[in-house]
Amino acid sequence: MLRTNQSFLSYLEQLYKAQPHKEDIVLKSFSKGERLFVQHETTSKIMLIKSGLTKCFFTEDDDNEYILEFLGEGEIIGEIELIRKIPCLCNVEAMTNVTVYAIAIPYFTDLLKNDIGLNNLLLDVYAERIVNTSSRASYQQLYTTEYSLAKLMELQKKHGIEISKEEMAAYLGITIRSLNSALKNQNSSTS
Amino acid sequence: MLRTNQSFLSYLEQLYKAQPHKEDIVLKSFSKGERLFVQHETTSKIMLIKSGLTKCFFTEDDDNEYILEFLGEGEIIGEIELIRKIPCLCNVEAMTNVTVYAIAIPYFTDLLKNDIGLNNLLLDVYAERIVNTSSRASYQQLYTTEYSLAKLMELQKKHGIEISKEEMAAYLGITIRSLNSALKNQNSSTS
DNA sequence: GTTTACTCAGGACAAATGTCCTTTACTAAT
DNA sequence: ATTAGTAAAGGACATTTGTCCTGAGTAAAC
Repeated sequence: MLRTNQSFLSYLEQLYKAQPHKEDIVLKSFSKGERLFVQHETTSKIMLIKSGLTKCFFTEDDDNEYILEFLGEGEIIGEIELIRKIPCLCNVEAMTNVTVYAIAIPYFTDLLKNDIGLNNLLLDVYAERIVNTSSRASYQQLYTTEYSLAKLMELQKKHGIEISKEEMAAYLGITIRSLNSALKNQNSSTS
Repeated sequence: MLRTNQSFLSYLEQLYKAQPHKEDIVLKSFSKGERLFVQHETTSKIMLIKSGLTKCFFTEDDDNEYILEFLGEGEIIGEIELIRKIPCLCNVEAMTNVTVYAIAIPYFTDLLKNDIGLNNLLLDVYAERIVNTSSRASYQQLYTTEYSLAKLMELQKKHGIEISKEEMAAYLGITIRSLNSALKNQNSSTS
C-alpha cells in the first residue's frame, strides 16, 4: 500500500557519495503535483525516492485514474521500463515535495550487468511488490470495498498522510459516489 | 494471463545437464489435479515447469478461489517465497500432466548469491510479472467483466487450453452465476 | 419404465456500484 | 445584501453482481 525501502536507500546513498565527479547520480527535486514520470512517455533516468511521497497510477481514457501504489523513501522507479524496454507504464506524481536520486541509464545498466548486490536488492523489492500486488488483487476481488477502505484510512492515520477522496476512490477502483456511500456505511456501523 | 519463458527453460536445461551427480536439480512429475505447492505450507524445492500447464491461485475462507495466473513452460515457482522467507503465498495446481525441474534450495540460494545470469533472468521475469499483474488489476477495476472474459476466451482458443467455468469465474473474481449472465450477454451481442 | 440423485442454467430478488442530476453550502463579485 | 459561480454530497434510478432456489436434463439404480 505504502512502500518504502531503507536498505535500498542507504545502498544508493553510498553509491552517490562514492562518485568522483557526481555525474552518474544527481539529486533532483519535484514540487507537490509535479510528475516524475508520465505514462507512455520514455524516460532518460532511473529514480530512487530520497524523501517525500508519490503516487503511481494509470490513466485510462484520459480521465479515469487507477492508483497502483503509494511510493515513499527508498523506492526505485523507472527501472522496470528499462528492463522490459517499454515506455512508462504509469504516471508517478509527487503528493508532497519530493527529492530523488536520478541515475543515468548507462550507469544503471552497467550496475545491472555487474553488481550482484544491486541485483539482490532489486529481486527483494520485486518479490515484495509481487506479493503485495497479488494479495491486493485477490482481496479487492474477494472482499468488500469497506475492508479495503478501512485499510486505506489506517494508512492515512498511521503516517499522517493526506489522501484526497479522489485519490481514495482511484486507489479502490470505484467512483466518488460509491466512496461516499461506503464512507457513510462505515460511519454508521462504527459509531 | 498465460506465462511462459523459453530462455529460462533453456538456461535451466543447461544447468540440469551440467550436474555431475544429478542431485541438485531433479525431474519430477505431477498428474492433472495434483498440487505442486499448497498455500501456507513451506516447501523444500524451487520448481521450473518443463512441460504442462498449471494454475496459481489463492483460496480464501476455504472455498473461495482467486486465480492469479496460468503458468506454462519455463515459469519458475516457489522462489518468491524463498526470497521473502515466507510460506507459500498461493496454491499451484497441475491443469494437465506436468513435469518440472525441482531445484534444491541450498543450490538455488547459492546461484542467487553468485550467478548474475540467473539474477538477470529473474529480474526480467519479475518485471514482466509486475507489468502484467498491475495492468490486470487496473483493467479489472476499470473495464467490464465482458472485456476480461473475452480475453480469457481468446487465450483458451489460441492455446487449445481447457478452462472450466469454475476456473474462469475464479480468474475473473466473480461467481458462476455472474459468469453465466456475462456469457449470455456476450453471445447476444456477438451473434 | 420408473425412480432417485446429481449437475447446471437461469429466475427472483437483494445488495452493491454507477450515471445523472438536484440540493446545499461556501466563495467571490457587484 | 444579493447574486452568480463552484464544488461536494447525496437522492433517484439503472446496471451489475451476488444469494438463494427452482426446474430441466442426464445418468445411474432398481
